[in-house]
Amino acid sequence: MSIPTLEVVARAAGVSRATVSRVVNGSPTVRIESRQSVEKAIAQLGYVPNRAARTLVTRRNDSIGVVIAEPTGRLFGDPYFAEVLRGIGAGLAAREVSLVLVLSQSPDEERRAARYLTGGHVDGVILFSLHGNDPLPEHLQSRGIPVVVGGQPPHGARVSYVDNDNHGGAIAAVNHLIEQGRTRIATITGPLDMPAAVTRRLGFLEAIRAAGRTPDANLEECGGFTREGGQRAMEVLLQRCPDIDAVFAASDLMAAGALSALHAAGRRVPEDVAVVGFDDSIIALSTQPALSSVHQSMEVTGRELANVLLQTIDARDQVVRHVVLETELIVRQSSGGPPTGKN
Amino acid sequence: MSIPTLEVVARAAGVSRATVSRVVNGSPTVRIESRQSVEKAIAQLGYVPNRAARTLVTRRNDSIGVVIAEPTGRLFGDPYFAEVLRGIGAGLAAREVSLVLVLSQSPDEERRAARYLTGGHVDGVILFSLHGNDPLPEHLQSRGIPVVVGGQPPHGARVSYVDNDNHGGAIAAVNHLIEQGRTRIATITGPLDMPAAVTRRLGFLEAIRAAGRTPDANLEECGGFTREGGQRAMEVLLQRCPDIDAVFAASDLMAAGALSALHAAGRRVPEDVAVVGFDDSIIALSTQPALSSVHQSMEVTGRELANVLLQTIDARDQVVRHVVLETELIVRQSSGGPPTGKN
DNA sequence: CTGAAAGCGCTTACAG
DNA sequence: CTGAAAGCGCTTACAG
Repeated sequence: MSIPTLEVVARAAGVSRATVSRVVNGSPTVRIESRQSVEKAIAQLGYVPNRAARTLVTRRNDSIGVVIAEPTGRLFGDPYFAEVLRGIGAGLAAREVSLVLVLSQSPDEERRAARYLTGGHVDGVILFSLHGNDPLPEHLQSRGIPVVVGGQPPHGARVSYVDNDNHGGAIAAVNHLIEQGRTRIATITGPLDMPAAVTRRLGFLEAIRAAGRTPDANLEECGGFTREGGQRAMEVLLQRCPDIDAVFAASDLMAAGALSALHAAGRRVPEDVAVVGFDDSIIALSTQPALSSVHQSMEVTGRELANVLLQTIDARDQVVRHVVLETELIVRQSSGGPPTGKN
Repeated sequence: MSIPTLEVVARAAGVSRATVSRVVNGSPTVRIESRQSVEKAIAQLGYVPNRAARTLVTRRNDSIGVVIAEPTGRLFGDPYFAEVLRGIGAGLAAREVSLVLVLSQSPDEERRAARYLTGGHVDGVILFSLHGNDPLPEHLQSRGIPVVVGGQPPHGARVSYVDNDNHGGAIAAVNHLIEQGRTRIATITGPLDMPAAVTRRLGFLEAIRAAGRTPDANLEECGGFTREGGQRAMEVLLQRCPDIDAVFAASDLMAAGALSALHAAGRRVPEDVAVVGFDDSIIALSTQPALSSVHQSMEVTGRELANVLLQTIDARDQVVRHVVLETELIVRQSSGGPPTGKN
């Protein structure tokens, strides 16, 4: 009743274990009749290869781990992550490799995740949404496990990564607001223990300075990359600087929150306050008015992460690879784009 | 440089492989000196047990799979799932068992998930958010893999499950609206290929009938368990029946969407239209006004799922277990509760 | 308390 | 094209 072994299948098919193994693994050097009798036996007996035994000899797991290091539960609030995962899945599609999501939302889960990943369950790891100086990428790498990081890796870590041009995107967004004649431009930042948040903030400051203006610390507030955080940040900013006429939010979700706050405060968008987000996720099209946003394709990012990881696994080398993907400003109604624009 | 084997550790420590194994597995019958010399060798050599070899002999993986069968990407839009996962994690906390999330969002990923789960990677599986007549639970079970389903399992499937009292919760919600004097009560349903959605709808109809009224098909619209769906459904309902004075939405997310639609249509909540949701998730407290909702603890549900699964794994039996958790109506402002109520 | 030995279920040169 | 045999790295009675 339980799953039979190769041995049993071999006996039923009247061949050796080696031949059954060859059939299971698609070896071309098997006589057609042998193959058929093996296939029949496999079907009859409901044979499924034992992964542990196979892994023990091949040293392959045919699965990769993905950890999204979000301690906050933000993981399930932002469509961003779903897109990345979809992209990773697409990048893996051509190969018989499973994607395993390892949760890491609490210190306890974090330990468990590290144990799982170093425990030889996976052939490689994609790490995402890293905070602060997370030692995990280097820890895994030192154990010989191929690793790729989504976004900028922790400072000083020699790890492969796939990133988006956060700096250029932020500058484009702010330049656009400046060109629209906005003079009091605020920014809602992500958590500043995350490289993407830091880089977008630096782009903001750089663009302000490049326009000959002096950055004003009052025009900056952290929104933690959440909708609620964005709303709260916008409320704070409005209270501190009622004359704000533009906001660059470092994510669409925060921009959506900011729109709620502006609406509640009776400010018209874009007439009184122009708003630009970052991500250009589906959120950007569902806000009222439609949100201008810096486009980055998380699906492509995910696919590249998968590609780079598979490359590293196949090559069995220690080469550090990186890919930086372009970003592009998409102007919609929230910063003065055409009201009916489908874009 | 690569990870050493038991053999190497044994030689370094001057003992046999068996003794090293005993130390690694915490056997009490090891002389203190042997233990120490083994521990020293392990530390020096950076030994980590090979999982595949261990699994091959013990037949344990020390990890369980969780699949959330959401084809839509809804997975990352609803805090509901994060709560369940947190609960499962809590239920596993006492044991050295890893939680592995297996994605199943496209037909391709579904196949891959099934292959992974039947491939002997996990000791048991928790299945969640099943649609229609998904054969996966029975498929896994027939392969001898312990399975627990979150929610009502597919019709006719003899599988363990943990569910919430959807029927009672829906009735309580509708009775409350009736007691508030509402006469035109609509419902926004979830996708009717999901048992939870069906059961909440039936509870709604039953309560309407029990009040001596005749259900009106015009007062029912599907919102697909998403925010956008809830909003759209509310728009449709308002257009069809402008005299609606109450809505029972089968999830908080849909209720939040309905609130947006009501707001946009200029209806006051609760004065013109009373709204009750389902889940009592964090969303219920962040809407304006605060949302009355049927409370169910997804964290507890998750914990119970883990408990039942661990029981089944430990017992190695074929017993079908079920747990049904109570639900409770929480009245807040959206259906006439006190405006400042913290509850 | 400890070691020698068998065995878990596969894959893979090797020889034919 | 195929089989006998070695071996992957562990655990676990068994005997001492």
